[in-house]
Amino acid sequence: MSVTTLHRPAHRDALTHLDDAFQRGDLVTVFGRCTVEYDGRASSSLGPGDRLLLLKPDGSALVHTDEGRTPVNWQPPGCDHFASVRDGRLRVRSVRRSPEELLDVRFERVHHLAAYDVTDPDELDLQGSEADLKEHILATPSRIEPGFEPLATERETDAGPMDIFGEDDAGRPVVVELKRRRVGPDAVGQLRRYVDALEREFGSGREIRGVLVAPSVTDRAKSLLDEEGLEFVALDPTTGRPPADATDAG
Amino acid sequence: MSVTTLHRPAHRDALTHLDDAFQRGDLVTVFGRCTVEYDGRASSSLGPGDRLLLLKPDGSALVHTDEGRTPVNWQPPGCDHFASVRDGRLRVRSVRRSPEELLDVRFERVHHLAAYDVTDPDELDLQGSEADLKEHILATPSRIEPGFEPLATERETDAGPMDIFGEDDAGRPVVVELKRRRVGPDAVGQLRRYVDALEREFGSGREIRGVLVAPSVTDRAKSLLDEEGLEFVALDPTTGRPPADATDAG
DNA sequence: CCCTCGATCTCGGAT
DNA sequence: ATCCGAGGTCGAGGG
Repeated sequence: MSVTTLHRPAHRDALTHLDDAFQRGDLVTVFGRCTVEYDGRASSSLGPGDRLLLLKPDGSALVHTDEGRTPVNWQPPGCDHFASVRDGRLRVRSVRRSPEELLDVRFERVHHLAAYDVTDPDELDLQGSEADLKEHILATPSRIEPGFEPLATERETDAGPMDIFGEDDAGRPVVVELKRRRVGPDAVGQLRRYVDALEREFGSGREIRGVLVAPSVTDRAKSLLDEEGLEFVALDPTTGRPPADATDAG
Repeated sequence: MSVTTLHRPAHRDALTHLDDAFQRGDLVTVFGRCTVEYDGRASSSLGPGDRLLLLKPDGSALVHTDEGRTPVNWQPPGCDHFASVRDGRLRVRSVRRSPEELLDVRFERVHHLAAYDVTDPDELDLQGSEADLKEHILATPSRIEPGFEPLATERETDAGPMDIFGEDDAGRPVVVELKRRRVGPDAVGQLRRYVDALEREFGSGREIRGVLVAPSVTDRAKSLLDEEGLEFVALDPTTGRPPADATDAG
């Protein structure tokens, strides 16, 4: 049976059902009036209300309200779920070690409980990531500029690995930092750290170029690039070509 | 009735139930064997498998598998959900404008459908945020250093608003950047941008101090701070005091 | 484990 | 609408 449910169960019956579902490795949903306490990296408290609790066999827990993509409370994968009945309430605790974190959901009333036998053989295939943009550039390096030659990807520096390291038609070293979407000041700082690291590594005489590649750039980020002597090239992550609205400066 | 459900419904019945639930403003879950297509900021494809679809009355949609805190596919709040039956399959589309995004879930088989009447009056009360750390410091500025005097919070600069602006016992301007958790290189770049902006603003003669406040720092971030002539103070966001394991350098 | 960074990040606040 | 930064971010990949 791929789905089993209980409507308005007594807490004892909900507990039995829940423990059986955990045993089977089902994904469980519990809907009811509850309070939620969290303590760990931060701590939070949520008064009584109707919410949907999802408990996954991988140890994740999600508390969803009627609003928001983000759960109001949660526990990441790897936790242990424990159900019990205390003070006439169904209580679900989800415990994490390292960092020590506890999620405690207490149901004053369970409206509905469902256990789903989930089997998902397929892996998500996603297009338009930064990795795709990198592939486009390696396939057609001239999109950066004529004569640009990639020499390495993920090349290590004291500031961490660069997205692409290469050289221009004059043989000057070039650091390329890729972003799949419009960039702000943080991306400029990241590029700057790589360029600084290479300047230390190559010695003070050598000029290192830094190129930020993204579909577009904010005004503040553009100013920062200019101040730092860094460059910008507008490319779309899905096509690897300049975006439709791209001027030279993006 | 706060919960209505259908077990292994015919697609037509599922559709009717779904439309009624949308009308009522219920939170809906659909569990079944489905494929998922997404196209928007990126695009993705997911072959047949059993998944749980959550549709919220605020327009969010979440596709959850048996693993992960993060949904395998989703749509943020503000979307419009449309259900239909095409080619003998239940199809749920969730559409967003600006950016234009589409989530398309096609059920070959619906194992279970539930509609929940969610009412949640309570707001989450969270402790241990960066805002709490700020309050601690404003209450006891000497935690930064003896003689430190806060003058403003969120004070504007060309690089955006600083967390805390103040001066030390010698009257030197101090930029304080707060983080609730262990900091890496990005936070150093952020602090640096504020210090640079103030140096331009105050003129070249004036020395501006920059202090990063967090429970701890990574090695690389510490090196960057040292190179830039910036400082670090170890404080815990929940207590406002030095963490138990804090040495001077954190 | 920790570090670093990408993400359809999400979310909120300010302009 | 865009910009900017916080987040219990999550998650992956590498050391």
